[in-house]
Amino acid sequence: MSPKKLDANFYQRSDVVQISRELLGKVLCTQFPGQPLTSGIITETEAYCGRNDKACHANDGLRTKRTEVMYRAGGVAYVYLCYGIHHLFNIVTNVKDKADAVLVRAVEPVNGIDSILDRRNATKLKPAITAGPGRLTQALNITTDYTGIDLTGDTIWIEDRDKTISSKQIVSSPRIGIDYAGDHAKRPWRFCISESKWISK
DNA sequence: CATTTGATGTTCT
DNA sequence: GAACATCAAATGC
Repeated sequence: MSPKKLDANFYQRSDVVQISRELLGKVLCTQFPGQPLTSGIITETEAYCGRNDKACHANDGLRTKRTEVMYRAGGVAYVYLCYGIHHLFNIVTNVKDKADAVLVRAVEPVNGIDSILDRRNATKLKPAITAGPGRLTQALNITTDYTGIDLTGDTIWIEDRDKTISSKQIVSSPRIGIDYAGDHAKRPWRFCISESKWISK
């Protein structure tokens, strides 16, 4: 089986938690002009729901310039700047006006490792290179310039390379760094591949 | 090892 | 002005 790019039908389903689980083991790819293909297996995700979820930027229909892209139909990127420094990569899901998204927190490098090391200013491959939401975007050269980009296009996309992750390999836990969300912070909407070392702490 | 702190843009109060 | 879906470097054991 050849690699298969995930299409709009995958992203526009309504269950963002289910999509988060299915994204584990898929391959996030970036290809920029004049640069080699870089990619990594998704090893850690978090689900954010636009309704009744205080942890989500677009909770309860909140619209700002920044969150507007989350209201689009699924299959586009939501890239946003955190703490003024880090670019965080999210996948917008669900249909138009339903502001759900999946945050990708960690990947395991596959293609273009030399470029990844170069972008991260490192010489040796280790989990700290791409395990962490701010790290993987730097490794794959994703910036806020690409917010709203079509994930079925040829710049940033996700492939199914027939690596299957069984439900036994998936560990769920509370989401990270969102204590301000009260009770919602405890929801087990963070998903990791249990045997992978490429997981943020 | 663990803990603290500086960097820093967007959004909300 | 404060808070925030973070990271890396510096400091303290």
